[in-house]
Amino acid sequence: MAVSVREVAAAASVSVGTVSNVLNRPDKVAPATVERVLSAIDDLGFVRNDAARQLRAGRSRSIGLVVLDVRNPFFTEVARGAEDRADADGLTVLLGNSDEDAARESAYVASFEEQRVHGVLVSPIGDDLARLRRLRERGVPVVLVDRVAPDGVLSSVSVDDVAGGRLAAAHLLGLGRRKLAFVGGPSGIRQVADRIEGAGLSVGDVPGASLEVISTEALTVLEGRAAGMAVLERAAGDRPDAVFAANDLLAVGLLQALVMHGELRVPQDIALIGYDDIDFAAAAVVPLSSIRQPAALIGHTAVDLLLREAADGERFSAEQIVFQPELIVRASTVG
Amino acid sequence: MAVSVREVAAAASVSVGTVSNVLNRPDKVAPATVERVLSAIDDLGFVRNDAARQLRAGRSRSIGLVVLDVRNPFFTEVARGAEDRADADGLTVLLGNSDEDAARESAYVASFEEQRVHGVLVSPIGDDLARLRRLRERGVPVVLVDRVAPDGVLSSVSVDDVAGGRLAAAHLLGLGRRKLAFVGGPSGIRQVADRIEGAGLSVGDVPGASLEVISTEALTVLEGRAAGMAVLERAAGDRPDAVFAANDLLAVGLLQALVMHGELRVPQDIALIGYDDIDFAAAAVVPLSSIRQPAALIGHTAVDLLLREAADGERFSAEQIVFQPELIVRASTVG
DNA sequence: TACTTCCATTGAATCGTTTCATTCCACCTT
DNA sequence: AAGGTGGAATGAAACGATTCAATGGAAGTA
Repeated sequence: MAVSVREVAAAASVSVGTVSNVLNRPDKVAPATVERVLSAIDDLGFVRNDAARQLRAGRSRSIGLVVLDVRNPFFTEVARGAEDRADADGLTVLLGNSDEDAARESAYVASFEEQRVHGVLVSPIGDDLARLRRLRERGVPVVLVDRVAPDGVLSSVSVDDVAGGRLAAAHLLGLGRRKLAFVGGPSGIRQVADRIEGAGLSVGDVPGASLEVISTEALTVLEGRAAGMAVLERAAGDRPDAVFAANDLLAVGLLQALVMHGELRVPQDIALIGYDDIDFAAAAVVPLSSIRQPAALIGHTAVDLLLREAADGERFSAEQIVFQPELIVRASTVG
Repeated sequence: MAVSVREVAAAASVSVGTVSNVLNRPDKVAPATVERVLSAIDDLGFVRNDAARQLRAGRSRSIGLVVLDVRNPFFTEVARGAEDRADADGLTVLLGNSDEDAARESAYVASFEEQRVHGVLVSPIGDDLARLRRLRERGVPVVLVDRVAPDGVLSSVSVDDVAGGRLAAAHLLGLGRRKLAFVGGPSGIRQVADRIEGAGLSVGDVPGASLEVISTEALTVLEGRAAGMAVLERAAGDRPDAVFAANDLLAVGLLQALVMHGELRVPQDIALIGYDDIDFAAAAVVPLSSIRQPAALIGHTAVDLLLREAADGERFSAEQIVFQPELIVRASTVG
């Protein structure tokens, strides 16, 4: 059914080798021949079979990227940064969405390996990196994204989440708030755990300050709204006076719940700060204070590191790149 | 370097055919043999080569999807819907982002064809569908997403954008507004053109009403902000009293510009309505009225249609599925 | 004219998996 | 004991592009 080089070769009265040369090294072929082959390709509607190319080449021309949540603009931005960088080397980024589910993550990684990608970028869920380590040992470059490897055996590009958590909590404490709540989860996600830890450090520095953890099932707008409703239902004296949300999606959901009901004011009654500083943070009901991460730069750098690892082959050494987060103050904390 | 079935076969003292059977039809192989092969696979760290599988199979197990903008939650949602449906058939969705650039769109479509995908879902930019039609003629199922084919020669799943535009403008007019402005562009994007057309129809029905078009380079938050600043700089009497944004991203940007400056109130001075009803619309500074489109359903239905076309082979007939949009009223129009 | 150079072209071998017609073998029937 | 049955395993062929050593031939040199 489909047209192959063989048929193109026949139609142009040349050998298959020549057709291949026209496709890949046209300068090595006489102009008249190029012309003839090209028009045969056009006439027959020949389309290269990528599977065959890749089989021969031994590698695909892509990089795999697994993110926790494509609906989170932070990750979309990371992906864009990665794409930009990959593009410069003629590579494509395959985007996988784990939806914070370890099984989906594994499935994507496995599929990427079967596709013989140049390497894999992962924002992994749990702390079990054994599988990724084995992948690396099998020769596939792996770079953790938005996350450091605990034992430094894998490369990573991340932002210091402990520092970010500390920054957020210190800001709230600096405003005089004392009853802090952290909203986020599940705590199996390292970013979440680190941000809690950082917040805890800041809170520990201030006598009389407390940090409550309100756990969520996921880092989504919907979960944020639910958490907000839960806070609303409490007795007035029982509510936190400041909330640090694990990411902006949650913060936006919290805002919806808190503000829409009209009973509580942000920031007067409850100050709110998010994380990531996505585009929508500045446009929220109450413009959202947040901790900014250089999303696109993370993606860009991760691909960079990946390609360096791929070039170094066996004798690579894992490298950890850590960016510092930045506090962005808006109306949701400073009315 | 890499381990192949041949080596697994040798290690397990069976033939390559048996290894393949273990992988694909384990019930056809004696349990003891399965065991032996599996452990050989494990020992050697064998990983199937997808390129070889696909070459043999003649097709990939994916569907290509090209969207106008991945950063637009509307398209993310479409993609999710498509993924869900594809998953049910064991297929994967390859996501391409044209960023409203025709060249990037073509590049993705070409790459998808080389990958021998089951079909291609495209939200095309211009009106030149010749290339897609030729693709369809070469036997690759094509379904337009969020867009009808003008001549009905290609299948499509869309929402009636003219109706949506009419709905939005009628709502604004119903509130007593007369100086309407449409913000959006480039008009080469059909959705934009249709929404303008629909708005024009509604405006035409009301004597004394006018519709100005404020053109943008793209449908992004940033462009919306720029358009908002432009409106702010006008003399008070020269400003529209209602704005219909081509999508929610623009509307969010407009809001940022209009409200942050404190001079103009939404909706009192300017009523604002967006399009798509993304999650963030409800959480905006001023909760955003919008025209809702069933994003996930569009993706789901598009894959459905694609698979049907693929099954019907040559004697398929293009089918147009059109959903109706829905007006969602929030504070940005009705204070 | 004989010989070398160099460019264009050739075509068989290769990548790794799947398929399928064939072979093998053990067990059952009569 | 001969023949039959069916489950298990085999291995060569095929998928389609690329590569590379080999070949052909034209132009250039002595």
